[in-house]
Amino acid sequence: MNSKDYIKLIIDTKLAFFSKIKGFYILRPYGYKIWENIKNILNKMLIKNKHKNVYFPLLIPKSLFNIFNNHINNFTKECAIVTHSRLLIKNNNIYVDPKSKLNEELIIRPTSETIIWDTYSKLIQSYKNLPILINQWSNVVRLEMKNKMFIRNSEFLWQEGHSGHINKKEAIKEIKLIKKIYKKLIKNYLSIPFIFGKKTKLEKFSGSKFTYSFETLTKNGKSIQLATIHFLAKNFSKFFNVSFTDKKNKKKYVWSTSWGLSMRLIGAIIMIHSDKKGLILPPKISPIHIIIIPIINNNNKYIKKINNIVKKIKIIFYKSKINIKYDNNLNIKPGNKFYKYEKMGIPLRITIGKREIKNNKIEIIRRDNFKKYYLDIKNIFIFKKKILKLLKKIQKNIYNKAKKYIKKKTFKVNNYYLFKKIMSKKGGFIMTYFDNNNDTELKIKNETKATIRCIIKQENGKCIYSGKKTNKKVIFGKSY
RNA sequence: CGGGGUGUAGCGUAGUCUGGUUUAUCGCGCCUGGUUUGGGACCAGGAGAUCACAAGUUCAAAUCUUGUCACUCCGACCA
Repeated sequence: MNSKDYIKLIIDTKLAFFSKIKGFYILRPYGYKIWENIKNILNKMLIKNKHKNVYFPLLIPKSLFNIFNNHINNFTKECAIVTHSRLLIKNNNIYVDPKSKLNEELIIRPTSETIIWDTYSKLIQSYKNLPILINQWSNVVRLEMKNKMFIRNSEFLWQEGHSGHINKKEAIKEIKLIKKIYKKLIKNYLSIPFIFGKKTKLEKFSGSKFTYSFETLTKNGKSIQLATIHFLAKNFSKFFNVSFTDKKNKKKYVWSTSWGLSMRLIGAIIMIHSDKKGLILPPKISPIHIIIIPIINNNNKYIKKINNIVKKIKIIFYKSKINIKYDNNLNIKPGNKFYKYEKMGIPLRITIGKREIKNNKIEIIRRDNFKKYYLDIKNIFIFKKKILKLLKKIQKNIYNKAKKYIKKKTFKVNNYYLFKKIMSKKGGFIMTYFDNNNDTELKIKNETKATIRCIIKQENGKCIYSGKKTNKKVIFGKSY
C-alpha cells in the first residue's frame, strides 16, 4: 500500500479528513469510534489493575522544562508555544495584541511528565502515599516536518500512564504489568503481531533509564512503533524533588515509570490488515460487526419477510456487544453496497433475498477471506453461537496472516553487504547483532536509513558493522 | 531549511507550451422525478468554479511576468 492509496482509503471510508492546518486531521465518526473502542478496552484493563484516570492541563510553563532539560531534548524542535493572550480587531482585521504578551511562554504539552511530577512533588510526603498509578487520556502536540494521517499527526490522541513507587522492584513490577496489558490489547484485540524489546541508548526516551517498545511491520516493509514503556528510575523525582519518608523515617526519592500508546494504532491496523478491496477491521474493535443487505425484486413481495428476519437477528444480538447495521436504502443497488462495506472492513455480511426466504437459510460472507456460509436461523442459539465463532475466527485469521508476513519479512543476516541490499530493496526486519556503540548505530542509519527498532535479547554474536563480539541481538528496520 | 513538482467544483481532471467562439472540458459524487435492484443501474432534468492569492503586461489573462501562500516528492529534522 503506497502513501496515496493509504490516504485515499482513509478519506473514502470516512475515518478522517484534512483540516486547515498541515498535520492536524479531523477524526470522523467512523474513525473516532474505532479509537473509542480501543480506548474502552485498554481503560477497562487499567482500571481493573488499580489505575485511576486523571487530567492535567494542556499548557505547561516553559520553566518546568528547564528543570530537566535533558528530557525536552527530544521535543525542542517540535513544540507549539503560546505567547499571547489577547486579540485586537482593527479595520476588520484581527491582530495579536502586543501588550498581552505573557510573562512566561507556555508550551502545549508534547508529553506530561514534567507537570505531573512537579505536581506530585507537593502531594507525596509519605510511603503511604505510594504507589501512584495514574493514567491520562488526552491530546498532545508535536509539530513534525513530515505528517501522515494517524501515523504521524502533529496533534494526536493518546493515553499516557504515569506511576510512582517506593523502590525499584515495585517500578519494575509495574512495567511488567503494563507490558502484559499492552500485549493483550495489541495481540488479542487489534490482531497485530509485534516484536518487543529495549530501545538503544540513542533511541530511548530522553529522561528514561531504559525504554521498551512494541514494534510491527507494515505491508510495504516499514516498521511502526506501536507503544512504549519507560523506566524513569529516579530521574524525574530527583529533578522535581519528588520524595517521601519511608518506614524508617528516611527520605527517599520516588521511582517512576511512564508508558503510552496513541491513535497511531489505527494507522497500523489500516496498514497491516488492509487488502486490495479496502480495510479489514479486527472484529473486537470494529464499530459495526455485521452489515445486512436486502435484495429486493420489483414486486415487493419479500420486503416484509426480509424485515422480519432482520428484526429477529437484531433481537438475537440485543444487548450483546455485536453491532448490526441494516442498509435498506433501496435506491442503491446491492453490488454498490457490497463494495462499500467491504471497503469499510465490516467483518461479516449477511445478504437476505428471495433465495434465503425460500431455503430458510441466510447467506453470510466473511470479509477476511470471502468464504460463504449458509446458516439456519430457526434455532437462534445455534445461529448466535455460529456468528460469534466466525467473528473469533476472523480475529485470529488476520493475526495469523500478519504474523506469517512478518516472519517472511524478517531476515537473519550477518553480513553488512547483504544487510544494505535487503534494506534498499525489500525492506522488512533484519535480525542481527550490534556492538552497543552509538557511532555504529549512527553510521548504519546514515548509510541505510535503517535504525534499531529494539534489542530483542541477550545472545552472543558478532556486530554486523564492526565485527566486534557482543551480546545484543537486535532488530533493524526502516521506520515511519 | 535546501532541491524538484503541482495549485482549475466535494474529489479526480482537460485546457497553460503558442493569450482571443471558453458561455472553462470530462468522469465520479451531490439534488429532483421516474423506472430498476443476487457484484459498482438507467433515463430525464438540475445545482455547484471570483481558474490558489496579489500586482503587472495587454484591446483581451486559467494561459505571459513578478511576488506571496498552500500542498507534494526527494534530502535534512523527528518517533
